[in-house]
Amino acid sequence: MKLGEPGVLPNTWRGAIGKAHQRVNMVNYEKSEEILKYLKLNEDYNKNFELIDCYPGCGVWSRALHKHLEPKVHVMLESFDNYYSWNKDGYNRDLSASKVIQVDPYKWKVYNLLERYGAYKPEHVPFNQINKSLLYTGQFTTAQGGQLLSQFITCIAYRNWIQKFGRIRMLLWVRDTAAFRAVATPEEPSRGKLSALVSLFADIDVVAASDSNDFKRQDTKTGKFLERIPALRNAPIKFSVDDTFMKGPLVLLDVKPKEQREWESEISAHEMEYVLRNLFITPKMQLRTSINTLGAGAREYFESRLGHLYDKTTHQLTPDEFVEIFQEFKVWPYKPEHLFDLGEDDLDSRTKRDIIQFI
Amino acid sequence: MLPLTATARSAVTRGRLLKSCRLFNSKTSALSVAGAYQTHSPPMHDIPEIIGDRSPRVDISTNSGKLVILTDLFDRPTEGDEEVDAISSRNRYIRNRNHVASLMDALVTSGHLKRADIILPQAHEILSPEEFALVRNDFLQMFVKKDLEDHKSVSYSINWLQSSVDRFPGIPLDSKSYAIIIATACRMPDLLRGNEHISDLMKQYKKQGGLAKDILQHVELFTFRDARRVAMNLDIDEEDLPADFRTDGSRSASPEDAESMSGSVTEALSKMQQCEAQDILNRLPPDVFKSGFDSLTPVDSHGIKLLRSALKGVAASKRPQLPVYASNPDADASREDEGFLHLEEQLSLLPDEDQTKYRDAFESYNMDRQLALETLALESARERWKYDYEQMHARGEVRVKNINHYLWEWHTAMTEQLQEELKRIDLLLDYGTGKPSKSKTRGAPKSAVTPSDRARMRYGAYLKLVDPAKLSVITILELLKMHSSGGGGVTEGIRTTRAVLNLGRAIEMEYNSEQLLKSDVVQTGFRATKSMLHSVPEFKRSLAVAKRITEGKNLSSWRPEWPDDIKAEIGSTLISILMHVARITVSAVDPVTGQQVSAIAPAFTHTYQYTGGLKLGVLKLHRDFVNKISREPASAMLHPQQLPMLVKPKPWVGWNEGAYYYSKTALMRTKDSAEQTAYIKEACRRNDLESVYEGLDVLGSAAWIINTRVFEVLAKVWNTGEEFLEIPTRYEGDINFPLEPPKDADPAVRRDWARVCKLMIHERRTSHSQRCDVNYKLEISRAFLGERIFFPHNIDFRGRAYAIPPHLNHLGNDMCRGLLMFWEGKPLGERGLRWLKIHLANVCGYDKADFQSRVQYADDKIQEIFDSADCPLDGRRWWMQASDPWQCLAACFELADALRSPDPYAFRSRLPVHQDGTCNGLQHYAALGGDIEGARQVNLEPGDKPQDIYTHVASRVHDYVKQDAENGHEVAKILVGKVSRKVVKQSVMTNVYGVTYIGARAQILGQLKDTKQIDERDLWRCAAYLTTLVFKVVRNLFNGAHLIQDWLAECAKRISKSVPPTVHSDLKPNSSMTSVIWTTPLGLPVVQPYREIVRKQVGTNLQSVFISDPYAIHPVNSRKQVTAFPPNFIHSLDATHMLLSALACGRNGLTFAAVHDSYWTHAADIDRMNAILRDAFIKLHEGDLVAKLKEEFERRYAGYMQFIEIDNHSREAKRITEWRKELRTRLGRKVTVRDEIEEESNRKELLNSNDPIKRAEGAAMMTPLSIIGNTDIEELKMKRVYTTNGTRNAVKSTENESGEKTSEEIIRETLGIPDSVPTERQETASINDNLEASEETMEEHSLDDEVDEQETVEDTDSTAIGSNIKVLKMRGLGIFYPLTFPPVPPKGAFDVKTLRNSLYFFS
DNA sequence: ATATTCTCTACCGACAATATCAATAGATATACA
DNA sequence: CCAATATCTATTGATATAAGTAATAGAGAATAT
Repeated sequence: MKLGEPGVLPNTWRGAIGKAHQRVNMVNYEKSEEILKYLKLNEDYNKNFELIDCYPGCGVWSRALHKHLEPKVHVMLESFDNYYSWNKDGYNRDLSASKVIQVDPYKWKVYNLLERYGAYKPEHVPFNQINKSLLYTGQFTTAQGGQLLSQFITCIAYRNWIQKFGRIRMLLWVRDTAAFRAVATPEEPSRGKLSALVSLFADIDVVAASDSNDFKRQDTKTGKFLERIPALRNAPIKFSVDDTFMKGPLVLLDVKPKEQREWESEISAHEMEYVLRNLFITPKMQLRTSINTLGAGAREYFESRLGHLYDKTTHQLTPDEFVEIFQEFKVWPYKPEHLFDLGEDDLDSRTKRDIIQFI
Repeated sequence: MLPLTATARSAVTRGRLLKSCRLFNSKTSALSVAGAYQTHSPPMHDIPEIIGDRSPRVDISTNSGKLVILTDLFDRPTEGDEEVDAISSRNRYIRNRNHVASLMDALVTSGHLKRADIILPQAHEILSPEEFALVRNDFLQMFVKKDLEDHKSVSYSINWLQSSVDRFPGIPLDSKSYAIIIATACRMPDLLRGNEHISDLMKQYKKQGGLAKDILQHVELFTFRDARRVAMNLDIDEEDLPADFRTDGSRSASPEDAESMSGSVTEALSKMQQCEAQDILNRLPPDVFKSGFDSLTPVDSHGIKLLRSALKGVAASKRPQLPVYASNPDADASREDEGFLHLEEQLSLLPDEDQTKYRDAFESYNMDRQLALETLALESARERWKYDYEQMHARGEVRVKNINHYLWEWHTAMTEQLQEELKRIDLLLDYGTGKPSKSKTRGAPKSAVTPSDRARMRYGAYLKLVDPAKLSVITILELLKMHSSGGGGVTEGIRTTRAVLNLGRAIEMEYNSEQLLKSDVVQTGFRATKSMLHSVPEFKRSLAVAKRITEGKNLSSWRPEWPDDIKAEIGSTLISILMHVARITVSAVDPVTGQQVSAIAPAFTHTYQYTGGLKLGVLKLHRDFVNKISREPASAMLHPQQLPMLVKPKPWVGWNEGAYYYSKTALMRTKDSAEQTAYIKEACRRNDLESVYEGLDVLGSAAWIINTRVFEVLAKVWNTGEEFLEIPTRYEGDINFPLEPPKDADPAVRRDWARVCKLMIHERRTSHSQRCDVNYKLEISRAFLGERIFFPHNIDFRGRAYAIPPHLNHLGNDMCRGLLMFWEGKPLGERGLRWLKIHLANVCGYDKADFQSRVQYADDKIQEIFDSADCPLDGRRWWMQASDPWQCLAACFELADALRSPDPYAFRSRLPVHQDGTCNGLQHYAALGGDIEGARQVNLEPGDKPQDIYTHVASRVHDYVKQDAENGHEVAKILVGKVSRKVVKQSVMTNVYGVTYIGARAQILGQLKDTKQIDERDLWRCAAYLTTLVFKVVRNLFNGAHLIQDWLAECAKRISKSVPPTVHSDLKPNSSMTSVIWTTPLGLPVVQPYREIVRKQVGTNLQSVFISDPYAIHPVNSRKQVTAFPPNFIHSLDATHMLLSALACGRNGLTFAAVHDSYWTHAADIDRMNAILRDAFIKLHEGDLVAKLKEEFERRYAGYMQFIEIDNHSREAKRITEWRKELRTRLGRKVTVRDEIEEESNRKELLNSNDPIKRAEGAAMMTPLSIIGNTDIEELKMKRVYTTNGTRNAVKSTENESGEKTSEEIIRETLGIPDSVPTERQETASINDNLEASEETMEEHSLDDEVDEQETVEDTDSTAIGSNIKVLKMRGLGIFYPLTFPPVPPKGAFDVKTLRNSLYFFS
């Protein structure tokens, strides 16, 4: 059974989908199996684990995953009506130990509730090993996918959200536009704050990606990163647009959180975010210059401590070097009184009052 | 040459002010957008005389044939672009005429002639021949001066001149070019060579066809003696000499005199001016104090002292101020502060002669001080810093530096650094180019010129125009000012863009002021000459010079505005230098050792913020310094530009002539819109704005004084540092943030924590800003205590008047208003006392009752009033509960004084008493529409007591609510009894401004929330429901107003989507260039500036900034044009009303001040003012303004084409479609808008031709218009089709979770968990718990209500007006059709004259 | 040419995103110690 | 002196950036089909 062909999913969906129409879905079952085989997931995850499966959408990936690994709990979170019933009462109705819940996995609160009500009950596993009792996957293929990816990575840094249970591996379907930011290494053109954070806290692999040739001829910009970014271009597994519903560029990322290192306990992720955010504003400037955005007098103060890095640009800094900077920043007596980014504060008086009351 | 403007001014005595101003005549420069305007002359509307027999006629007829219509605005940019392209130079940073002209000016003025010479060819290409001739002469003048200095000869100049003819073909040397060199040749030490040069040049000039006498016409260049010499040398007849150089027998100038005049006229005259100043100094005090005004002495006559003490500069006799305000100034100071006022009061006891003498002396004295204030304030600030610095060092207190100490350090360091910078710039400008350097590599040499050096070559010349020390002071003051006045939308710090541009602008202003001052020297010199050299011919000559220079100034020294990118570069350079040198000592706790450590840190930091994912550059001031600022008084941080004035502002005479004497101020605050500027200049040129000028002059001539007692109370309160009324607490130390949640806390928790923290920062920052603001206000008040001050005014683009000095003026908040009262006192009289009481009631918020009750109110509260007046802070503090507490306090003082004086009626009251329009916007609408019901609601119709529209709307809304509630409407039930005036007020008010349903609902929601009477979960529905009701009620009540509003909007829509008859560039189909323009009854052209903003990045020292090119004209933002037009039109009317009233008040001798729709005068004059303002309103509205507006539109947009859609099934539409196809094949390409319009204009041309063949040809021609022919266009137009129920939302919004169920519901359901709430809920104990809990309960509730809502909403159609009737829009065939306007809505029966008897119209 | 989606939501006083890179056009020196 | 070219620079236009979407509803403009 192959979805995406006319008739399998009613065409009327297109008009009725609303925002969900942006969601690109993997709908080739065989391809999904191929990917799963390549990942050799069954070595780590066999039956005795729980699967959180966001935006199953057409449900093909979910089905393949389920069949391949047979999780003891398979929670599908699907907010969109049609997709929801498609999975619940249709295509995936027969999956054992599965629940399709019509909630939006975009919302943090959902996870709290799911945990509270025991939809999944993962073990807490120490941070020296991957937590194999829980696997997280989802098709975050709307424009917000990038945001979610970014936040998921941040969650690894904080070890909060589902990452509080241990190092939870995540298989994330995202668009090329989201993927390419996450996979860059130092000195690569797309190196930025996100990829720096990724390289500090996770091992990330591009498992599969759309074939860039499918997007070449279009004059639109869609999918051009598939071509431009080597990591995507050289993905181990390629698939065609015809393998997707809503025909868009798609990338599967395999995110494995790194083990917890000693320095993590000293440094607040809040500080790391601050440092990264500010340094990456001028990625091509030498640290000598860019470090000044960290606060008044930063250059002079850090000269003696980080001077050996001053000739490097932010763009060139390696994870270890970032850690070095974090550590020095941590003990800087003159750091700014707060590290918040005050942008986007159109707080009107009402909200203000509410929050003030709350304090 | 135009006749002098402003000569026909009214009887307002301006004495010498006026005289001097006439010299500043406004001339539209030849370079402004050429005014190819059309003048039609429809019948004049005969407007009867306005107000009072003393009033000369004021023409308020809009359409009396004097519309300013500029049609060629759009041509220029196109041409300009082509020119720029033609230059094809790598140095293309010279982009436009403004740029090249200002750059030339800068280079020439700063003496970098070599560089200027390099730029000159580009100027030649970009500028018009006239412009270039001016620029070249400026260059020449400096060149020849240098030539003479360096070589004692002018031969280089002559060579240059010769070559110039070849270099710049098409631009012949004019008489001035020759005059410049000849005049200089006269000063060559080698007289013989000089004479040779002179005759050579003369010959050459004659060969060119010039007349010798033309050369001598440039009297400003020649001294008397030189002119004679030239004349003699060349055998010029006496008769051919300009009158100024003729010897007509009275010549008695000694050679010494003449000698003293040689050299630059300016220098000589400036010498004289000094003489005069000295003379004044010597002469003045005895004159002034003759009649025993000894108490004047402490404020000496040398303006600077006042300035210093005023700005807290050095007063040698005074000890440095403690860092707090002396809340009770010592007796001496107090006497000094009040000095002028007491004197003024006692003046009446003196003989007339002495009074006049005193007054003259006082004016003259203040004039001097005004000069000092405007020109020396920067030095004064610097002196103050220095003084503090030295004092601290003398006392050895250098451990804790105060602000001024730092500022002095920064200043000295910065000045030094700047000098380095300027040296480098000198080198670059003089040798940076044309010096080939060698290199081994192929290609261009790796020159030593770095990118930053290249930047220096761009902005360097500008930087050199102002003294480094001044640059530094301005930089510091400007940054501090911006820091305290909120950084432009950023919570912390200042937007870099704003900072660099403002600073650049400040430097430019300073330069312009200096230049102005230089030319003014000539004028003052003229005055001196007058008194000193009566019989000398030199005097006559100098008169001519002064006249020539001042008149010519506008022409010859076209001092073009510096381009924004230059401003940005200058600003950023200065800021980077300051950032580099400005350091402070900071201390902190080392997080490792726990020790207190301290270090030197930069005071300013450059960082970035992300807003919505976009970067935003921000400059931050170190928090330790910020704390200092909020602790110490603003003392020497006062920005000296645009302070209140000590003398009556210079009367307005031109678009940038008026207000301050020594700096240019724009009449209109334009929004970087070339169009606006062009129109205002043109209107000024045509003397259309006399009435506007005069109105503003009246506002500016209101003399004010600081209310000392209010000031004292305020100062006392301020010093406590505690919260008081709107003054927030003084915070110090770090913000006490809530504890950061544990690392593994939920992201939502973390987000909420961050929000709370950010909010606290925001709060802190806001209160700091507010305190700074109060600080500035206090400081200005303090500086001007006891002084007679004036607020010069200018207008916004709609004509509304604003006081120019920021911070403290009567348009400010309650506190500002409380601090100010009129300088002049007027005996109250019986009516005055009554009005005073009413005023008191008004400021207490008791303003909705009839007058008698308000008087009664004041009488009833008399004990409280006395108590407040006697012990404002230690008593019962009754005044603090007033709605305008500070003004209430002032009123208490005044009333108490009056009542306690022996004869209250004779009490000279200074308190301004207000008369406010009751919902002024609606008043105008009602008058426009002749809307009887509306007129009654806003007190246009006489009544026993004031109508309060807000209360009325509230009660009508409430009626509906009750009715609906009875019918079982659930939401209505909730709201019964809760619809207060306050809830609806804002929305009713903003309705005039075209608030949308969404906006109004948000307002009502906020108000409802404030009442706290309504459950959170119901708020939204209630607000939505109420909003529809309010809209309904308001629309019913002011139906006439809304018809007009709609009509205005429709006109704006058509205009903003229309295209002019001649389209010069291919437009994108949907972009039009036409903005809505109209003329107010006073002749002010109003141009709506809303256009698409196009900004570019410009690199600067700090960062790249994003700025727009103000000279580019972009497509209009038609949406904004439409939505803003109705309110803007109404505001242009209320502005007119105000200015008319001001005019009349001025002419009737009343002191008049206004805050848009609140008119102020002395209590005693309120009755007269009331009559005047009513008359003015009647006169304004007597004609049918809407009809006139339509007429104007029809004339202004005659020939414009509008884009309309016609029914595409019509016969005409089909034919047009075919015609277009045809045209397409004919042209062989796509048909553009331009093609079609060209076709049409071709047809018109043919039709209008005299040649019958052509006419026939035209008649035979087919265009869409000919196809439509006489068919009624209204018939063809697409009709709006109304259908019930839009299908639009039916499909939408399925992405949401099904129904309104909460996530929790769904999860429980899906997981099959029973509804019983599990007990393990407390597991996440953190700050989040509360939040989450409340969120959940909210959702549960909304779930409960859901069923009800669906039912009720469905079947209550009584309120849902039109909500399920949707306009179904169908696309028609778009064609261009001559722009027409809909018929004006019929006018109602209300006669505006009846308001003459309406007591509460303004009250 | 028609349908869908995107945007914006009250006026004025009081305008503002930035870093980096690729492509391109224009200028200028080149062959010596 | 010229021509050709290599190299350098300024200018312009494109693109990415951060990271909760708390809600509401209707018109008009922009963009996609």
